[in-house]
Amino acid sequence: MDVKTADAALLQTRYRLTRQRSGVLHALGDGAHLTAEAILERVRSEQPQVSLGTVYRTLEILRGLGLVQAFTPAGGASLYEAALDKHHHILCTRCREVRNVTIPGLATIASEAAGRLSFDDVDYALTITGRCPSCSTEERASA
Amino acid sequence: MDVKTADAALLQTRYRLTRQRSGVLHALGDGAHLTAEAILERVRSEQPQVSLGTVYRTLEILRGLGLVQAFTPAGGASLYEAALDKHHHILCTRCREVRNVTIPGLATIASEAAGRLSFDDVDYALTITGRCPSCSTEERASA
DNA sequence: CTCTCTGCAAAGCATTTGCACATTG
DNA sequence: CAATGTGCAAATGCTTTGCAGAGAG
Repeated sequence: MDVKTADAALLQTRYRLTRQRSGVLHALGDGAHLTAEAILERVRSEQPQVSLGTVYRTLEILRGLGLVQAFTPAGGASLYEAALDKHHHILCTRCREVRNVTIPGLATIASEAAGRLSFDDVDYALTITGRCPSCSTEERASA
Repeated sequence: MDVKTADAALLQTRYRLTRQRSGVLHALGDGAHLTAEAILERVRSEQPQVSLGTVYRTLEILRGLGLVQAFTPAGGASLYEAALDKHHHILCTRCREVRNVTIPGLATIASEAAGRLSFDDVDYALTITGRCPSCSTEERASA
């Protein structure tokens, strides 16, 4: 879903399409994983008066509508991204960069596990951690 | 690993085995998933003067030694448990109870995915969310 | 006896919220 | 115009930390 479609999606709801909300959607338009603070910076480059509170309130609404996905790495601020396909995250523990990974077959595994315990209405999130190729290289060089 | 073994493991390190650290290990001895605050309560039933700061400092050390595992559910305080086998978590989004799940085959899937991106030193955590059986029942009853 | 640990309280950081004014539909 | 949204700043909740005295080895 691109930004224009997302703007339109917002209009279909009880929520108003404001300059600020559109700004948040645009900030996430390139697929980046951003903290609320980083989103604020992007939005402020166009609309200098926007507040962090508004960014958080907006992200919460967009998450409820399924337009945004949130992901909280251990020991850090939450990262937000546009909700495109279902995917998972791999986080470098050294540089903290996050990349997306798609894992076919995980849906089946997770719902089987949930089924064994009779859970309903199931969702799941896999986070992989490790050293990314460039951090591995740098580390070996300095060791 | 039981508590006595864990006490011993701590002695093998540069860390001192204090009453407080032993208390935290005991608090986790029954396999519960506890917040730092809940651990403090348990420890205080034996040692009323222990502080929350000490609990956090101790948990961090124990985590570094691999004696404790931490898990942070979306929008809540971190939960700590004794590190036994490798397992994952299923969280009821209504009552917030956490249960353990073991998922054979996940290790393979995760390391394949990480390998495709050339990540080293890989770990992974799967969190499943949903409605537990009793919450499902209650919800249907009240609907 | 030395070095590490602890309690306390203050600070830190991400996130949420109350309120009066501004804006949307 | 009525209802919703916004900026601001204070409040919140979890976690971390500086310091001076206590305790482990």
